[in-house]
Amino acid sequence: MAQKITKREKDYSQWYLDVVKEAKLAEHSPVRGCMVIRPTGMALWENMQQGLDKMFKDTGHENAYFPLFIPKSFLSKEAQHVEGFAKECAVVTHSRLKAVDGGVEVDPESKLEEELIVRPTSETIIWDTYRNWIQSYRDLPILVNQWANVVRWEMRTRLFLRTMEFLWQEGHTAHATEEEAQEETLQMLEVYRTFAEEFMAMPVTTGVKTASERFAGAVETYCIEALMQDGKALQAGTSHFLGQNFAKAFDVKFQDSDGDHKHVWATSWGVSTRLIGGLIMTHSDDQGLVIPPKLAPTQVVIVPIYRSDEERESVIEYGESIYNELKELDVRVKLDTRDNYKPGFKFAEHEAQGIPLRIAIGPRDVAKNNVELARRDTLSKSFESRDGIGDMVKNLLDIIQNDLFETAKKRQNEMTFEVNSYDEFKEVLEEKGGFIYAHWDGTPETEELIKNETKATIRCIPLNGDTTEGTCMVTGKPSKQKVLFAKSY
RNA sequence: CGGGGAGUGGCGCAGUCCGGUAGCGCAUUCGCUUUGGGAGCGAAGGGUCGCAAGUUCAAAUCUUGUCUCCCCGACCA
Repeated sequence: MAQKITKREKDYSQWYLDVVKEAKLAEHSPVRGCMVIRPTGMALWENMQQGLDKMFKDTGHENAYFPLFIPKSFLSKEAQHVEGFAKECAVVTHSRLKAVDGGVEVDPESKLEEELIVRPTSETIIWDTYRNWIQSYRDLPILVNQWANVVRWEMRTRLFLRTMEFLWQEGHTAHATEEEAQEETLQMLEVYRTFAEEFMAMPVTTGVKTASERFAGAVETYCIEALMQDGKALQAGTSHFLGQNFAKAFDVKFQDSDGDHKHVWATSWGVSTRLIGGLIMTHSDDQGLVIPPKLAPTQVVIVPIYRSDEERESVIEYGESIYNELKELDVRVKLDTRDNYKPGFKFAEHEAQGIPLRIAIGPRDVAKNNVELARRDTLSKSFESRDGIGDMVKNLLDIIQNDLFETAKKRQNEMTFEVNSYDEFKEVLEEKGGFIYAHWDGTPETEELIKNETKATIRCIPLNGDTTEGTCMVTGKPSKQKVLFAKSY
């Protein structure tokens, strides 16, 4: 504490790290590239989990759990998949250590016959299991989700956005028909969009990835892309149509009602703790974190202000009555009675942690039957009557939730551009950043060229975008629609 | 793996060029005063200066070796 947060315009990455640190969300661990999620960060993730989990259940899914370790041979069964993940796997080769002069070393005798891979994602181990679960069309669909941790041996890491180990959810479904699997893929994309926008108040664009950005082993990868305050895009969630690739690789067949044996159709979809990074970079300011009320572990904090013991007693009693009233209405409220910190310190701390609403009460308020209400998002303060505080708070939390989305949406609109030439593209990218819509000829070569020359990538081919035809800004070849470019995290 | 930088109390750093026996801010502990926007004053505790060897009367500082971490690129939810 007692630190000031770096200004956003001064150094965006330092600002981001300051916010994470000051909000006590997470910190670097002694293990390279990994992070420790602190209780405050975990509480936020738990709320996100809860929201997502309910949406999964509402769409017919169930939770299951599969092993952390994957036999090496499993990974090699789907060619694209192995190519995509082989370069970033943690491999377990031995099963024990032995003591050697005060230290320990790996016991060479314990070498495993087949190495185990710490899951980078669970398609392989799950599809190996599904083979046994599926015989008949009556066994389908399988609609399973798993909350888990995965490990990807990344070169460079950043708290929440890219860590070697991260927490996520991965859904893995099996279907009798292609159409049904396609529908599932799009349904889950829509679940993610809804969660991002309605819970996180983070506007996103939905679309399809180009072949080069596609998930290893997928036929089609759909995604939600969000825009951060520094003008860079963040891939916030993906939903993959896997076709029959994994069913063929793991020989998963079912006998259909017509008697034929067929390979099943698959999807997988996931979001991770990266969403927390997205949340921070969407709403937070130079005072610290801003959390939308729906996800905030604490929605309202009451800060009592007093000098003498007599004042303390009456102010806290007043605070407790407000606390109880809000508690009755299921508002997640805290009364900050810590005696060893001054109000100013508490204000700053709660702001850094992003608590949406603060109620400050002192002797003056007790006398006048008032409260001071302060909104975290706008940092505005107002005096209100204590009577009817419950409804007022409930109402205000809804307004804050809504305003956060509107503000973020407006900013995203202001940072979204359409260009018609490559020069214009480079100019906008250089001077403004943000989302840029432009025509592209559909070839990986042109995509690669643009990436190499400008660092911008095609974030997605928008699903509900403008489908006016045109010509590629680089090659002049025909283009079916403008696609979404941006520099990204 | 290529290019840069850094290792000094819990955290962040100064000191290194030009050797003289370790200091600052924050945090911690105690006391008093404070409490409507990150408190003030006084006192206290805490460091084999990454590791190893060498030069020297004397090394955080010079030499050599070695280890680790961070940043920029290739990779990526």
